[in-house]
Amino acid sequence: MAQQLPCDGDGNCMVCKSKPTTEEIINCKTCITPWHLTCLSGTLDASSSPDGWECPDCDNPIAPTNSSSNVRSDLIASIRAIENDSSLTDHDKAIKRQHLLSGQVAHDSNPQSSGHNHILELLDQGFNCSFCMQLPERPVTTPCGHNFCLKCFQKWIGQGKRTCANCRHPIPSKMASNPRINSSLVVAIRMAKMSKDVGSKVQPKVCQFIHNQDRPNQAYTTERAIKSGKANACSGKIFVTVPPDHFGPILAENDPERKQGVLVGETWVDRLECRQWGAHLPHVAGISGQSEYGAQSVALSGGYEDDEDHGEWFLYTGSGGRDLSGNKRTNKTQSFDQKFEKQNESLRVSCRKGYPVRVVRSHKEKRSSYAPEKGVRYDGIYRIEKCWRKPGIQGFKVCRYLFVRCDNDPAPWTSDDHGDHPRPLPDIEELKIATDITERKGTPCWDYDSQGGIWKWSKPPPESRKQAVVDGKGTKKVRHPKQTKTIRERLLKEFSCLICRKIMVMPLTTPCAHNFCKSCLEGAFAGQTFVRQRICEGRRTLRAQKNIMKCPSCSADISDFLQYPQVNRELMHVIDSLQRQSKEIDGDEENVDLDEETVDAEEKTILSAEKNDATDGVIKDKEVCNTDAEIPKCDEIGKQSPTNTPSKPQTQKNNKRKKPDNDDIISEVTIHTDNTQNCKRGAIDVPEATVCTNLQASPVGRKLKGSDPQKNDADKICLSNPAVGVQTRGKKKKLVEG
DNA sequence: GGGCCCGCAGGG
DNA sequence: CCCTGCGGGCCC
Repeated sequence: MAQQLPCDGDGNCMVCKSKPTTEEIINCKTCITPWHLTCLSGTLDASSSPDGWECPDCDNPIAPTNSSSNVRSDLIASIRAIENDSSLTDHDKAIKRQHLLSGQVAHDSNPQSSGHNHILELLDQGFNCSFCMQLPERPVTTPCGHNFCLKCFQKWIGQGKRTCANCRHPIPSKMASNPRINSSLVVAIRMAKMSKDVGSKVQPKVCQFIHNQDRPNQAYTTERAIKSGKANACSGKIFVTVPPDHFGPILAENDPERKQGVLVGETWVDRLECRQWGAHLPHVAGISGQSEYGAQSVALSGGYEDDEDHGEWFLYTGSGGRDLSGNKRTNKTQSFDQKFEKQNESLRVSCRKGYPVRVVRSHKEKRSSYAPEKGVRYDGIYRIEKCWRKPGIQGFKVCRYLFVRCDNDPAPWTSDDHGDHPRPLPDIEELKIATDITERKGTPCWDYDSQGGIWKWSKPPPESRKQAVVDGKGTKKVRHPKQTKTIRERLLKEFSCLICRKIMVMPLTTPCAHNFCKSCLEGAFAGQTFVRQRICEGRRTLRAQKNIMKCPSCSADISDFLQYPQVNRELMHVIDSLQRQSKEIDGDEENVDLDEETVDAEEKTILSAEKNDATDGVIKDKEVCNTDAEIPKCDEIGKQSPTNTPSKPQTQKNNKRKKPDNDDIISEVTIHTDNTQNCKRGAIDVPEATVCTNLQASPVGRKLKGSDPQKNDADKICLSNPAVGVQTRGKKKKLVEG
């Protein structure tokens, strides 16, 4: 069998040496190590499970697995089906494979898999120490970002091993001899455990959001739904990509599932299934519409006895006028007059504008010959030609609408092979006693094109005010177990980056077990150049030197770590999950706070950077050269006082040194923040080309006043005052707590 | 088949 | 956040 190796710290496959794209990478569910899918194909079958994939290193035959062989063979079959699908490009295949293996399709039909469930998954999968397969006890984190129990780690080291058990990256000797417990991870595990406990105890009451793609294919699939009834289930996945306020037919282009659109005559078992195909979204209400905007669809379900159905045209009754007190959803008895407001008004808007209105008929309409025997059927597009009010059968005034069919396809009850032609309006007897009559003035937006012989938009359809429901978007609230409200507070307390003091984004754990945001730590050293050099003095060659970069928290040398800093993925996932959970529970207010805080902090960083420039009395260049590389302590970063600014004296001192030959430099690495991997916070953005060598002038625009870059020494460190880019996180959807 | 219940979604 | 609402399951 071919050699099995993961990707290295730079993301390069250690087998084929290439750098796989994101789609080509699969992460081990246990150790989170990235592996190149292409180089792994031989092991996928054997070790795939719906819960995630386990790499050859972690795949332990003794380890318990909760996946049934059936599901496993399903997965294998699915992978093969993807591979054999000639209609897919390699890229599409890669995406599908990745989705499949990451459990995003089919196998996870639980619609409530969000929030704390992510943490449960982490606890159940990716968090375990790869030695004992348990949650890490006294966790230690390697520079490559993998977590182990202290004891397991020490045992491993005791066996003489000096590489990471997961990714085979070298373990620094200092860490081998004195591994530090990662206290943030301890807290993360504890909080995740707490979250697990709380989640299992408390009654469902709080609204969280679930994504459309996480919803069930059918609305009757959750345990709770089965228990309490389909009507009480959350609705299923929306299969079409039209926005909820879409007018007119649902076309093939909005039907990624079947690529045919919603066809006239299509029938669903009930309103919930009808909703899934976008024909009529409300699952109780008969009118889908917005009073200022128009109505998109109506359902004929026999809810109002005044309805009068003639197939190609019908008289529809507005909603309201009924007493729904006492937890009722419907009530056959009218108790007051209907008015042209809310949904009734939306129908009047559609009447005035001549918008196309989708019509569905339900089997529950017993008095109509045109209603289907079973289920709910899409009957096509109608237009509202007139509306008015009149006293209803029960004596109270009702809103009335004359719907006339205008669809390009024949109605389900005709044997015609063509759709509707414009027809004269029927003679409506009740108009004689009608009040508040509204008739359309001007040409309707949806009209018959006699040249083309089809119904179509004669004017552009109204612009949607909502977002289409597509994968990853279209979130709906759903009830979830209540959690404590202290999560965010604890997150801030326990998972603050030691530099920016905010909840860490893409946390890095240094070998000295301190945690920082990737961007903050890289930003702190941005532009600094690792220079290893030999200095030739006459015939003597001094030994290679390198710069020392100190941990902002404890001053330990982390220069080696900084060359290949690895994000602590487990920690990151838990923080992300807890944050998401906290936001979902605590609501939008805190998101706003966070956003403002973030912006504030970033602005402060910029201001303080500018202030530093000014207070030094000279316009310092973007880089300040300093041989001894005195890295400011964490709380000094971003607000350095002039006195501890690594600067002039040292620069002068440096300038006294002999300028070495360019050839003397044998290696140099510039720290820069990687924009592609950068966290959402994006606190500090450093141009990649911020390299400063002895012979190069300042990399950033402004000139160093009073100093000549040419005079700088080779082994200096260029402390860049980086170009600062501020990027705020996008506003989150508003969350509502029930 | 009618009464009752109540989750859910969406408008405002 | 409150109100509305042409559902759907269950019980009688």
